Amino acid sequence: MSTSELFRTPPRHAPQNVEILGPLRSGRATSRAALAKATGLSPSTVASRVEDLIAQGHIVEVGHGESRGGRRPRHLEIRGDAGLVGCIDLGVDRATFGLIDFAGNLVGERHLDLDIAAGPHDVLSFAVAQLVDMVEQSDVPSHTRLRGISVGVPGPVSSTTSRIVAPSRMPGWNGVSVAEVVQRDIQLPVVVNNDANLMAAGELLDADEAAAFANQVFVKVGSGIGCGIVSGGELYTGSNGWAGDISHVSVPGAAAVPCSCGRTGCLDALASGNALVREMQLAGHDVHTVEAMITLARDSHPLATRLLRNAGVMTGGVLATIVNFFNPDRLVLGGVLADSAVFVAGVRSTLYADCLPMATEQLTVEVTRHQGTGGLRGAARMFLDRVFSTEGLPPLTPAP
Amino acid sequence: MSTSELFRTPPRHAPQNVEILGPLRSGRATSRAALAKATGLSPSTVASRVEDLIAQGHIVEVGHGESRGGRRPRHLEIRGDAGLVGCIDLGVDRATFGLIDFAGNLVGERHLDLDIAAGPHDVLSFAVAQLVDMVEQSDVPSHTRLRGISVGVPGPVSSTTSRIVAPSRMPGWNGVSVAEVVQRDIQLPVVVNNDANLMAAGELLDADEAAAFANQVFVKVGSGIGCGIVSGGELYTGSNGWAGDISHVSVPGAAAVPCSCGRTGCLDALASGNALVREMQLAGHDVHTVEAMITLARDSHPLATRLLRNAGVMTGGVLATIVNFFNPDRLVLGGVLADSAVFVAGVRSTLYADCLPMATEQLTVEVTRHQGTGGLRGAARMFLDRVFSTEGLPPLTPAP
DNA sequence: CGCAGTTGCTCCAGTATTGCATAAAGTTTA
DNA sequence: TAAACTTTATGCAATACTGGAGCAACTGCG
Repeated sequence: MSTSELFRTPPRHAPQNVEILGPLRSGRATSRAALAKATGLSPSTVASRVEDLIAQGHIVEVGHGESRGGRRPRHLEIRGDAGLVGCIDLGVDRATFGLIDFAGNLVGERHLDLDIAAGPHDVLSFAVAQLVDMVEQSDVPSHTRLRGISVGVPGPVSSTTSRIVAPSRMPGWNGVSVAEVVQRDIQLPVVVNNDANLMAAGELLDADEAAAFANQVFVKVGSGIGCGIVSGGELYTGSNGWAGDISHVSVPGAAAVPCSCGRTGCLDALASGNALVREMQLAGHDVHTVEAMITLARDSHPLATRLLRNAGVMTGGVLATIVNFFNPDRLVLGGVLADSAVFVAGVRSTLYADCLPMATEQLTVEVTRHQGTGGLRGAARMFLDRVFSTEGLPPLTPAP
Repeated sequence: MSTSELFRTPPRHAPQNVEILGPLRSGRATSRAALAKATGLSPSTVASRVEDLIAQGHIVEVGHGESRGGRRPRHLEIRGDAGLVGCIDLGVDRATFGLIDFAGNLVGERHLDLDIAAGPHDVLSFAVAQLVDMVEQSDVPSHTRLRGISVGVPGPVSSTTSRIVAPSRMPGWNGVSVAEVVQRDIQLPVVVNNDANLMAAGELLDADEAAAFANQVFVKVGSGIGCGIVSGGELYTGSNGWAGDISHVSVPGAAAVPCSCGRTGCLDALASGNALVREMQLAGHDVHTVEAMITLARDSHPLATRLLRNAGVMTGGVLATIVNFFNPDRLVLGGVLADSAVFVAGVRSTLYADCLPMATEQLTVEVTRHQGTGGLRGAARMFLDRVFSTEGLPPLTPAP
């Protein structure tokens, strides 16, 4: 069964309710007037759409906001109990599961170890079982059901077929349609995206009005290296879906470490968490995770510190090219290595050294504020945006 | 006087006539039905807008097209005699001038030597005088007047202020508003863009329907190196306007040649036309232009060939990172060096060697089809798109 | 307290767009 | 040659959006 069958095909020019619900969900707007400003729609249009959404039971009016010198705004909220999105953020050796309600609240969260090499069927069956269990264990109202599943995977996802293509870290997953596999276990709409793309989308959620239309590059450095691009406030995935691949850029002047792609000296083979841990092991240190290594560096372990800093420098060097080319106004660092101050300092110093001054003048370089849950939040956003891009879900019962 | 004063400020939600005129001007559509397909608008909407545009005198119906198994399409054309755009493509030591009518036809063209270091006032006064002279000399109908001026410059143009910022090849132009300077000589609307961006826009003009929404990277390698980005069929200029700057990317393993930006080993300092000519001179060859060097390489001159090939390899190496990151479906090479088969081969070989196979699988790498006039055509497009983004110009006299 | 000023929301006439039904004008097939 | 089909264009009722007028509700000032 294809994914699209579980999504309603909407009328061509129906109101794009995501325009209203998006700012509401992210808290970027909480009243009709604020929505009009945030969306650029006229106050009349906003009023009319809000009225419809209230009638359908998606939005409720809850009291008033503060006056800013005039009439107080009537506070609007998405009804969280309208449904749940099951979010799965798959890593290579671990996974994060989350339940996010239609208002965007994370109402449940689990972090578990998991070997992605066990293959699509085992991994996804386990994941779905986790989500179902989480719904049963949760204390959401009984009518708040799971309405769909959003999956992030550590590999390239084709934008045309939604299949995973040539994933270097996911043996056995090449050509797999995650939606098809999941839908053998549970009959729900499924969306799939690359994990770095989801984190990039998640990063936009609590951005203010201006940043919501920003050009942004999100770099995830964990066991591997990934990158999500936001152009004009929307996720940019390129012509085929694998835009943002910076793993296999050659690092100038680096050692010829062999890479999974068949070449040597790729950024991923030199600066990823996996690469660093292996370097530590080669030097005789009994380290098995990046986290352990970062802890060592915090305690000023010389080799760990040097490796992390160097990884930051190499990553920053690649990002300098990207920043010159893409001219973003925001660069966000995520993934485990973003927790390492040494790594981040390495990125920053190289970036400012190698970029044109004009390119970095307006650029902010930050560490993500949602370590751990950014991917889940982005996953929910992608699902909900798709579902509500029109009136994809049936009208709900009116608010109590 | 600011540019905007010479552009009409349009009503907020008027029909975007550029949607109709764009495909018509580029020849991507020539009938109502084709326009509906190209724009995604409904047939009724297209019919209504076309009717308006005919009434305003912008479009004429001229006979019929070929039947494709049904009723023959009624052929639509833009009235070329509605006006002229004066296009100026400034280079460092030469300039190209063009007159392009509102139908997109190049009705006049001049190539002249010119030293950009003479400064904004002298250069632009000369340029405007050329355009005025070209109009007088041309045999367009007397009512076909110059309606605006579109300028391309070999340096970064701020997207917020339209001023030239920190141009390394344009001494005396820093902070200059080209529109202001031009408007001292002639009272017409003026738009300014970076030259590589204009060439990228020009490359889209005769693209087919699919390619018109493509993600495309245009690389201009002439005396300097520039790059224009097209995302989803629209010019992408980044947050500040200088997206696409690849001149100052460090080339791995290259000589530490000093660059105008203050660093060493930049692509521009190694692979640009200027750099190559200087290398030839250092080796004792009496060569003063890139063109001469390309001619030598065609005759198998060893050093010229080696330098050109090497420049291609270095450029291709940088572009590999860009292609992995941006995942375009089209990469177009322009500028003088694109005339050199050796250079192009160098780019291609490195690109296919250094990119991920998935990134190049669907990628086409081409040489521009409009050497010389691509910038002019792009300049006209940018001007006309802006003017007709609504009914910016007054209704014309009805067609004769 | 009254009144001006501000902010939030609603009502309404006018315009833009759409889907569908229909007509127009061809080609192909039997 | 008639019937069936294709493609192109138009007419019309329904829907969506907008700007602006006007109402509602609140603040602050004299």
